[in-house]
Amino acid sequence: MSIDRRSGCPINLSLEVFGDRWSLIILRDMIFGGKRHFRDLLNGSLEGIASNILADRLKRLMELGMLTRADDPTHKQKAIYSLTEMAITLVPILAHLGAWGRVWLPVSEELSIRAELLEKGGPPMWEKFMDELRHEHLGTPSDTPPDATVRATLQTGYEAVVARKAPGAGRDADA
Amino acid sequence: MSIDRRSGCPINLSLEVFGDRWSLIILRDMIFGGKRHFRDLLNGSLEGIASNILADRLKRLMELGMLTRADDPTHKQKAIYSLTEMAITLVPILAHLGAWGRVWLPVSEELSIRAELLEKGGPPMWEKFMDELRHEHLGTPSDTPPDATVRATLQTGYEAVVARKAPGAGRDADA
DNA sequence: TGCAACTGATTGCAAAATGCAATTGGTTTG
DNA sequence: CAAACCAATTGCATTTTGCAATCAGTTGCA
Repeated sequence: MSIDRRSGCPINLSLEVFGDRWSLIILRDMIFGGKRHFRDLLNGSLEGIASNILADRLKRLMELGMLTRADDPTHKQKAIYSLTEMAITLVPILAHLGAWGRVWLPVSEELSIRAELLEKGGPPMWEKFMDELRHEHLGTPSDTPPDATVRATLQTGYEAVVARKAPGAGRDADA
Repeated sequence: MSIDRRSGCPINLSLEVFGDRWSLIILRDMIFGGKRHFRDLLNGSLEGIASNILADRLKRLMELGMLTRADDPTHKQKAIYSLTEMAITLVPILAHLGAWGRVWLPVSEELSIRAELLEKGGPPMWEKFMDELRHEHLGTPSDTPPDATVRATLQTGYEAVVARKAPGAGRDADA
């Protein structure tokens, strides 16, 4: 578990944090999908993570300082996971990664609309989104969260694509 | 081998390309270290990749369209590996990744100076660097390669740090 | 000519990671 | 009180990784 320190190179160390098949998927679902609970992450992601792997990665990401865990006051067994600032600052990287993937890989339209909107929004949109995440996850009570959130924008765009592709359906499964 | 297609999400597909412990290290050494041969990559990287893993990843990266392989005219057995445009456009992602790692991870100064210079240079420097790489790897004969290359700048910065840390030594091992 | 050093790999094997299904002890809902 | 749900944990088969030794061919040098 935890980190290896093969070398002090920034790229190598970054890879040791999320250079595996699941860590970044989990962070993606928390950041863009708003998932906060074990079950949400387990059933919610399109890729189908196994529960033991999910448990392992959540633990590891906590050890690395990317996540925190707290008891959910509404449910004695429920744990609520939060992103730390360290994880929130991954947003620009995820945006770039999404943009790169859209160009070079066989992405599906439904799943890449968010990457496209995020790319079009550019750094100003990323900053706004990061502030929203800080609100949700770090509980900064400084200013009130804005009405028109970036997440809502991304979600609306996604639903528009789904509705266009399958008229009459939509509005249900998130990805 | 090759790709899994767990989902068409751009981030997932990107992870399927280089979401392992070695692919991005190899690309880093080719991009920033100028490594083009099997032995360079095998002995040159600080992290110490095994030869079977290196062979496997080179093959895989070729299948994915990130690298090409050609015979070296100066040596009948030597193969020379080149980056494709697909790989060259990873530069901004690597720059971001390096910047993120410098902030949040226990990087060593010698190995992060390049990331720092690249961060300070910003997108204009990245573009210049990508053009240099296109020259070296894609053989675009359009304009002549500039005298003051970004790679030389990065290398000079690296040597300055090494010389400052170990006066009298330096100038040898690359990383 | 002969031989060491070097070329891009390949093989065998142990260790670790992954994936899957079933299960755990407990909580909440109807 | 039972069914559904909660965050995990366990056992086990499969896959991937890491290490060391080895391969056949090429080159450089004496």
